[in-house]
Amino acid sequence: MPIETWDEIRTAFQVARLGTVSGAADVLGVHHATVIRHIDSLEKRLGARLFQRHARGYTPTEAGRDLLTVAQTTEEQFSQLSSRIKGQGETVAGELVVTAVSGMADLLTPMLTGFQEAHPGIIVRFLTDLRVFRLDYGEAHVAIRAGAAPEEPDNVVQPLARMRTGLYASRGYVAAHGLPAGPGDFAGHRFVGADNEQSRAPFHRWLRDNVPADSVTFRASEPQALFHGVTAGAGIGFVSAYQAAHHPELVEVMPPRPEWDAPLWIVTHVDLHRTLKVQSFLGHLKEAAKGWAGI
Amino acid sequence: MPIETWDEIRTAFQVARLGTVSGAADVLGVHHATVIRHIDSLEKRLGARLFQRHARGYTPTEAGRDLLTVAQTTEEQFSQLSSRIKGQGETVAGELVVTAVSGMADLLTPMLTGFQEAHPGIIVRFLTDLRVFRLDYGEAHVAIRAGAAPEEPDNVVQPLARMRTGLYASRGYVAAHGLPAGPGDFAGHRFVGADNEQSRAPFHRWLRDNVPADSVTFRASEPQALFHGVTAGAGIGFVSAYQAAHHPELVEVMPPRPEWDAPLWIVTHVDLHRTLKVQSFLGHLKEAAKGWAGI
DNA sequence: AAACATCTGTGCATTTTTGAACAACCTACC
DNA sequence: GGTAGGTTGTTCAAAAATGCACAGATGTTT
Repeated sequence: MPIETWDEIRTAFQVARLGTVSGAADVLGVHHATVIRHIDSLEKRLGARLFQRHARGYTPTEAGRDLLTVAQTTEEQFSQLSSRIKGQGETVAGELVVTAVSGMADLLTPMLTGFQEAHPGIIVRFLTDLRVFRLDYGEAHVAIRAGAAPEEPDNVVQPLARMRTGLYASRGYVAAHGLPAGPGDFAGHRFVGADNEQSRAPFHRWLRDNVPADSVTFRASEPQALFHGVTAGAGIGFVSAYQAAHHPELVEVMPPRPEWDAPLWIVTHVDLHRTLKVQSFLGHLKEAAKGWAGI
Repeated sequence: MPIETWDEIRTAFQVARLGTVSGAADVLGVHHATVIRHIDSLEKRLGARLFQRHARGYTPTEAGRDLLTVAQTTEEQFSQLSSRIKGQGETVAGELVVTAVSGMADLLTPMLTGFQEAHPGIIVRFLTDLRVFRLDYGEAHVAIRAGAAPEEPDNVVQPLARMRTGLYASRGYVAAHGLPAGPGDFAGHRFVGADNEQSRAPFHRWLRDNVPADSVTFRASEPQALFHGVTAGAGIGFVSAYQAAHHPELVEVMPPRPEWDAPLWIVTHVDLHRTLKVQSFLGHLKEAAKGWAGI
C-alpha cells in the first residue's frame, strides 16, 4: 500500500504542525488554495479525515497526529540527507576509486598513499585489472590510461606525463648472451614482446618492425608478465625508465627514445570531474608527476 | 536546509532502486521524460550528481546510494502510516472522547465502561465540564446534549431519549415541612432552582411560572449543585427520574410530566460520524438508552 | 456594537507540469 | 555484420496543478 504523493504528505505535515492552512501555505511558499487541494486529495486517497476543519484553522485528527510524527522524522532525515549530499561535493572524504593498468601500480602507489595521508577522510581504492574500467558506469572516479588519447564522450581527458621506455635486459641475460652492438645484431638475440600482434604501443610496433619475429621468444599479453620476463632473463624487452631505475639488476640496452614515449592520460567522468574530491586528487597527482622526470 | 520536493526524492529513489529511468517510470506510472526532469531538477537543487548516466541506465553515485537508503526507510514508514490510517477507520480502537454535562455522569458511566469492556482496544475519555466542548474543534468524538436540538453546521444530531424529571424532596425536608398539597400550597414551601433567570429548561420555566420567587431559597448555576441541594434538604427541586430512582432518600412531590421532559441528543461531527468507531459507540449508546425507560 | 483581522472555500485565468512522438545510442543476440 | 530490443534525451501539444480574486465566516479589538 505505497503512498504515491509524497509532496501532499509534506503539505499535510506543515498543516498539522502549524494548525492552519494559511500558515502552512506561507511556510511552503504556495497559495493556500493549493494546500487545501493537497489535503483534500490526500484524505480522499487515504479514505480518512486527517483534519477537522473550522473557521480558525485545521486541527489534526488521530490520523493527522500520526502523520505528523512520521513526517516529522522524514523531514529531519531528508534535511540531513541534503546536508550530506551538498557537503560531500565540498569536502574531500569518502571513497576515491582510481583505476589503471597493473603495470603502473609501483608508479602510482606512492602517490596514492601520499594522498591518503594528506586527507585522512579518504579511502583509496586502487583497481588494477586487465579490462578497462568504464568511468561512465561509475566504476571509478579517476582512470589513468596510457597510449592514444581516449575519446569516450562525457569523459574529460587531460595529459599527465610521457612515459619514457627503453630496451633493457637482466644482468643474467647479458652475462650469458652479451649486449647487441646495434639493430643489425638483433637477430642473434632473444626478445620479450607483446603477444598481441596489433598492439598499438609505439615501442611494440618498433619491435615488430626492427626485430625478426623469430627472435621474440617470450610473448605475453599482460604487461606485468612482460616485465617479469625481462627481469628473469628471458630476453631483451621494453621497460619503462621509471621501473628500470628501481631495478638495479637491469642493464640498459638502448636508452629511451622520444618515438617510444607513451603518453599518460588522466580520465575522469564529466559528472565527477568538478567535485572537490576529484579536483584535489588531480592536483596531487599532477604534482607527483613532476617528480617523474626520470620515467 | 529542508528539501522542498519530496516527490522528486521519490522518483530518484525508484531510479536508484531499479537502475533505469524507464523502469522507474513504469513503476511510478509516469512518462520517462518526467523522471529525467525530476532527476535533473533534484540534482540541480542539491548541487551534486546523484546518478551517472549511460545508455544502459542510471547507476547511483555515492550520493545516490545515500538517498536510496534514506528513501527506502521513508517508503516503508509512509506505507505503514497509510496502512494504519486506512485501517483505523475500520477498527474500533484508539481514543474515544465523549463529552456531556456533568449531571449525566452517573447515567452514562455504566454505558461507557460497558463499551470499553466490549472493545478492549478502546480508551474512553469522558469529559464533563461546565463549558460546552466543541466538536468542530476536534475536542470530542461524541457529545451528549440536553435541551433544544443543536443546530451547529457540520454536526449530525440524533435524538437519544427523553429525560423525564419530577419534583422531589429529601425525607428530611418532608419530615420538617411536610408535602405541599398542590400548586396552591407552594408559597409556604422552600424550593431549589436555577440561578440563571433565563434558563431554557422546561421545568425551570415551569418553576418560574408556578412558584413565587421568594420561595426559591436555594439557587445554583451548576446542575450537580442543585441536585445536592435537594438531597441535603434545602428544598423541593427537580430531579431526573433516573437519579431519583437511585436515591431512596428522595420523596416524590410531583411525578414527572411530559411538559417537563428534556430531550437528549447525540451530536457527532460529520467527519467522524461515519467511522466505525463512532458508529459502534452510537449503537452501544442507543442500546443502553432502551434500558433508560425509567428516566 | 462595530470595525478589523484572519482563516477557509471556490470559480476562473495562467503557469507549470506532464505526456506523446521521434531521434540517437548502446547492447545483445542471431 | 546486421537486426531487434531497450534506454536516454529533446521538442511540442495537452493536461494538470497552481495562483489570483473574491466570498463567507469567525474571533478579536476598539
